[in-house]
Amino acid sequence: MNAHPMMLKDRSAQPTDAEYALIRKALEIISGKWRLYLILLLGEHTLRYSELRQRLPAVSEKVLAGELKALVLLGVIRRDVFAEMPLRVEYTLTQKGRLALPILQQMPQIGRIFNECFDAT
Amino acid sequence: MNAHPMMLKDRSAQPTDAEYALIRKALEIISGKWRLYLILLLGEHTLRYSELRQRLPAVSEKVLAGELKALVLLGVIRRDVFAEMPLRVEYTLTQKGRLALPILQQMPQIGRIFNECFDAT
DNA sequence: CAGAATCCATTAAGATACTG
DNA sequence: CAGTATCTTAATGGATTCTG
Repeated sequence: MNAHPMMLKDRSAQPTDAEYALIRKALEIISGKWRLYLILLLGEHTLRYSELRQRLPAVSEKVLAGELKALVLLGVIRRDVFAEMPLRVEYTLTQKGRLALPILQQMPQIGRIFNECFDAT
Repeated sequence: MNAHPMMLKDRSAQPTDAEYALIRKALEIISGKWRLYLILLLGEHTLRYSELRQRLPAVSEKVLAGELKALVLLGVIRRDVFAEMPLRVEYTLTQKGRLALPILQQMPQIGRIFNECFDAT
């Protein structure tokens, strides 16, 4: 809309903190409504596109395809195309993805802690 | 506390999966640009509002105050007001927050994994 | 000091229809 | 089968000003 090149501020570099940069990267991996769920699903076994769609009934084509593409770009998952008929495309965790998996598998435990009802001091 | 799957009816509850619900709750705790960072900061020591602001130079009043309020509501942190002059308000991790901390402290490691440059198979 | 209120910009998410 | 393309809406982020 209003293009004012002079107004560009580097807002993303504020904390100038290595620790913060790592946190941002980690959040980029798991944030969004489906990324972490996709990673955990693919942590169990390789799945093809249609299988993923069945396991995430609420997600639209655009969002699922977009999230998968983002995860490929981030190096979390790998996309393998098999030139068969009909076409088969499979998604698998990369080495990095498998390395991160043990930590990410603890995330549901976080949810469990905050669903519990005990003294909140 | 567990909802009956049949009662889940709106679009936000589609997977009807207990595991997915835990993931959503976990993401609610740490998502957003500052929540995880705030939790990790407060994991080191109690801080007052102005101290938090200094450690997050890029964040606006509205966002910081809003995120702190959300974290209090979620039961992650506690807000203590001291009727001094000038006013003092301190934020501290709750018991749940301290319980979740060891897992959340691993998150920067996720960032580290995906910043590394090694074979992405 | 520690925020609340207001207004605007940016981004994410979703429905639907269509394609190699 | 495995996605794109397009459009629309919802959510989030941020600057600025004001207050007990």
